[in-house]
Amino acid sequence: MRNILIGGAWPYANGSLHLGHIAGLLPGDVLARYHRAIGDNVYFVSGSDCHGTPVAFRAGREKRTPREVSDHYHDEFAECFEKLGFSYDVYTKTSSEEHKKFVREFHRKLYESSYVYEKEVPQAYCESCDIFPADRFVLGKCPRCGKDTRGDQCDACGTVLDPENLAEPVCAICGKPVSFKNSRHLYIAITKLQAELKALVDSHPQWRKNAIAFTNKYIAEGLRDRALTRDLEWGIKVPKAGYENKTIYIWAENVLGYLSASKAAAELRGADFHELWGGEAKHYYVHGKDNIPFHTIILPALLLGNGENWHLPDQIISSEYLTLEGRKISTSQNYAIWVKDLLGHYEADSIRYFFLANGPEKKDADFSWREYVHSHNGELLGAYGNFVNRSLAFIVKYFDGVIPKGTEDPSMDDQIDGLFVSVGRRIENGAFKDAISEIFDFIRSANKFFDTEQPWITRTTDQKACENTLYQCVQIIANLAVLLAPFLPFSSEKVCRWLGTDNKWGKKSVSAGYQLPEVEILFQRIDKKVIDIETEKLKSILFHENL
RNA sequence: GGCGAGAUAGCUCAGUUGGCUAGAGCACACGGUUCAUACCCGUGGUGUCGAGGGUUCAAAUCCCCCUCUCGCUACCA
Repeated sequence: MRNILIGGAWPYANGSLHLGHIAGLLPGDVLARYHRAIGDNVYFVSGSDCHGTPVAFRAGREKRTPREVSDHYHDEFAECFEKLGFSYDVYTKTSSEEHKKFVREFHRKLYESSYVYEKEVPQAYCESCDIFPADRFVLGKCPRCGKDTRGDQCDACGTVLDPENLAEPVCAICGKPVSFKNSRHLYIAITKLQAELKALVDSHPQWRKNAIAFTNKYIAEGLRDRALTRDLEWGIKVPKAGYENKTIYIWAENVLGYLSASKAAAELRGADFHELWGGEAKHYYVHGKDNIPFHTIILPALLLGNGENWHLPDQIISSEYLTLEGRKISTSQNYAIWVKDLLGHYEADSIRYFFLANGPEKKDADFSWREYVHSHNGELLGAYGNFVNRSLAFIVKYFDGVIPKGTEDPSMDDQIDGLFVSVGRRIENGAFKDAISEIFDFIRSANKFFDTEQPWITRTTDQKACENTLYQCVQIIANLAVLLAPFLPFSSEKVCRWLGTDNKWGKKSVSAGYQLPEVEILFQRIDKKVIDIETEKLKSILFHENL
């Protein structure tokens, strides 16, 4: 029994979850459910990322407090995750007291190391707001093309900017001119850790290809030291004298949520948190590709800098991006499908199936309503749901719901044993698409088996053969439910309940004579009309945006 | 601009170190079947493998060059 940490990325509490988030995070839940099923000691943790400039800025604009804004989204995230079946052991938030306390202690120790130093840097300062606005909250004219721009990068010409170089720099919040003052910050000397970080990538060829490529790219360009602190009020106070008005930079604290949350999870079950973060454990990190450097460089740098021999990432499951009907998702233009809107109308397993079978594992993937409805009706329902239903309904109809006698075909037995090994290996390697498609190949062969055996004919011509066919189909279903449980927990739970089996990973059998309870249909068909209706909704968003 | 990733059937994607006639699922068409949710089974491809050039007995795969898309470029998270 191994200790397994699965760290799902912490969504930023500044806007609702959309399908892109789900596509990137779902693999974490599959891993968690699979590892629990094989008997591992799983810590699947995540939380809402609550601090930082954008939350503070939104709060100011909406005349609410940053806590109100972030708590609102946190509650919404937690509800969405729960409805989608995310089996987090702990889902917390960075604004929780436990997290803040943990981070302060961690940082205090980090500051004592040789990897942290102080430096003064010029910073935009707005006198009327009495804040140091972040670069992107300074507006002005681009020194290169002369157009209006933010202080970090010019959208018009693409130049990367420093706010000091802008002509007529003003504060984005109040619109008044900003001045520039020196501000003292703590920096982490990532440059000193270059060799360790390079060794980390090189020793993990199993990371997703994009994670290796991005990390190597950053290292090849030359790592740069990063500020650990920010001139911002909303965040975790810096545990150092002279930094009373500053907070910890959000990427220097949110990734520590994996530690603080797993510590909370360990305490809940009376386990030793240090065993999870010692040498023997296996740590997975699951996120979108935009998060790669924070998990392969920043997090390891913090862990190494702090000392204590913290366990470094073993597996990086970094997804590519999801597009929507062939276009980029844009939250600012409301061109997105929000999870909270989807959950009332579509089954969680159906959404999970689509993204696990068609997700952006190795390259960007597209969500279209046409594909979604076809995948649900044709594959999930047509192949799997129907196989379950036709078999069980047959037994209810002709055997009064009692599993008939039969013997298992040895080759079928081998095939199922092989699936447990192969699907398990694929899940551990992060090949979720391959895993689920292998299971569905087996489902198609099971449907074929049913057709070839023709139990509806043998029922009257060869009772024994008929019984044998149905017996075997029930065994297949019982095993499918276990194989699919990490992917489709809701339907698997139903099937396990009907057949009286558990979901521990490995061969199941249902005895002849077992009486089925009342059985219902596993998945509801989606009316094809929704393709046009939902597509129109998206088109109208684009239409209004373009006016 | 620099760097990175990608481009294969109508759609979503597989194609390991070059190697039989380039595959799967879905969609579509036809046929079969009736236990099942108009379901399942069978059959069906005319794909310039993004364009062009090169290496090779042989290229989706290796090299060069171009085009397009997406991403990163460290104060967006």
